[in-house]
Amino acid sequence: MTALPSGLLGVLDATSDRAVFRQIADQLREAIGKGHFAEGAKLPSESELVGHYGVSRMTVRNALSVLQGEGLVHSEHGKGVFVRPRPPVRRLASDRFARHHRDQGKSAFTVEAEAAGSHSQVDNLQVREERPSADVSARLGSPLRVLVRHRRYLLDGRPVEFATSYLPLDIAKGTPIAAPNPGPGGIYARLEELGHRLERFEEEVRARMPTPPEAKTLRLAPGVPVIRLVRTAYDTKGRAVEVCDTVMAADAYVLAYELPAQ
Amino acid sequence: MTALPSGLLGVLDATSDRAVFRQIADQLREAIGKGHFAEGAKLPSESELVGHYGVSRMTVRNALSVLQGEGLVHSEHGKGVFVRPRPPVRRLASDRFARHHRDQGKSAFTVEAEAAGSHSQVDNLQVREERPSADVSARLGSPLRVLVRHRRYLLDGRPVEFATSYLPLDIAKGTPIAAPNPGPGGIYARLEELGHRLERFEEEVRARMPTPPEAKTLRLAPGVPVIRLVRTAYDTKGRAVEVCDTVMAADAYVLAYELPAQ
DNA sequence: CTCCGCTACTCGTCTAGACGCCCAAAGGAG
DNA sequence: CTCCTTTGGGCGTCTAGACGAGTAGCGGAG
Repeated sequence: MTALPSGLLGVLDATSDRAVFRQIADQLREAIGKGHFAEGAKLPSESELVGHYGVSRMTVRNALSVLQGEGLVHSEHGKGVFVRPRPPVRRLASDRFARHHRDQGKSAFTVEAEAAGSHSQVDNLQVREERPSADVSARLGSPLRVLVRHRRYLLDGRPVEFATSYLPLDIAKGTPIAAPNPGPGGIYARLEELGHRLERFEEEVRARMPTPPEAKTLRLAPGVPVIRLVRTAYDTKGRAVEVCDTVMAADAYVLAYELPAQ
Repeated sequence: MTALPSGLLGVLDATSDRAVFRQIADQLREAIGKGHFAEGAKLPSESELVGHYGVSRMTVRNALSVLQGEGLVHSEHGKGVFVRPRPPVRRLASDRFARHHRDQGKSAFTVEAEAAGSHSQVDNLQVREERPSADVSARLGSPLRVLVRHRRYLLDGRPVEFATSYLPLDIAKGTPIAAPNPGPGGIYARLEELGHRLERFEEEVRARMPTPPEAKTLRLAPGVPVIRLVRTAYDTKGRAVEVCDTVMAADAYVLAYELPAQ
């Protein structure tokens, strides 16, 4: 319970209607915003804040939990509370599935990662067959059964997204698509080899807080939402040949799209 | 502190490593997921949960705050804790700025809302001139000054997004674009009348937790992220003529994009 | 010098209680 | 019957303390 280094933090306004823990959170937020605590820097410990403000520890913890919920800070057991660093973001361009990106040896994720000088990894790969959910079924034109491909992507050791692909079984069964590693260019290259020349993709983007299993899979800090991206691929005959349901750590991505004005 | 209506909630596992408040949160989450508490339904009161589980009130509140952070429930002072209803989502199609949508009397937002049978409103309109930020300046080709248009959109009385547009002053000054109401078709229609025929848009999509002012402006419940959409409009000469920075309530939107496979 | 254990500090969890304000319903005054 | 007050239940805030567990550094044993 040492004294605070300096006058970075002010005093409480006893006459204010604003709850004490909110005032403390406000002051910390402002100090972080002003750069008094840099990214990754350690905030004063709970004891120090208790001493500085003359409040009980639960009040301080309440203030810190507000900032945690905003995604501004994260705590590490036994070490302290730190300003959450902004991780490098991966920019997903809308032409990332263009054919010329595919005519190479590797998957889109790997190519992009290596171009950015990052190390990429894919794990937790599962391939199975099942009956589609109502939503997937509707998007794929009501196939009886679908091939399901599930995998998780890591960038420099950090999990950043996981994705589940669904393909009608009559298209995918007995092809390399049903293999754990579908080969160079990924399943879109295989689909084209199988005569399903791709014409367009539809993508739906949502954002929400992660479920506990999602937070665990992506090792998400509190206060980090996920982006859910559902992509449907259509071939030149207008048939939906794949649905890909992706959950991404929102702090790791920015999605870029290009729209014609028509 | 009456008894709980039935066996919807189980008992605690004293041998588990999992913290008591997490176990309580788990049980409530599961009960909600199973539909035992419908959307909008009231959860057992804190007192009831204290009585049911035999723990202190802070532990129960801790459990409820977990669910609140996940966006599953929200509390109302003096009334109770309720399962957060999923509001109707507005689907933004990628052709929403197509010219044929614009050749009407109203703004895109209004047209869409009325088509869906909703009541739309625009408020908090501000128009001013200022020096652009570094980011806006880079996107717009380093104009000295920009026209700034700021407004908030409401759907059936609920604020769902607010947006700030930036236009180079040499384009917008002295035109209807600088007026509070730019007229039918919005500023894109005015830009085209001024000879800036629009060719394409670039959109960048991010998601994060709201800042406190954003949460206030959009009246966001805890646990609801925002989608930030930055759109740049280019004319046929390749010049960036507008940047629009939008913050949307993530629970009110799904963004739809169509990508050609090329 | 190296390794290990102690210790101080950190956050995590939980208790038991207090007071305040908000809300809704019951009940009395008019 | 209407209106207002009362009252109980609900969440919001805060206190003071306890114990547990992870971390890191110091210092002594070997």
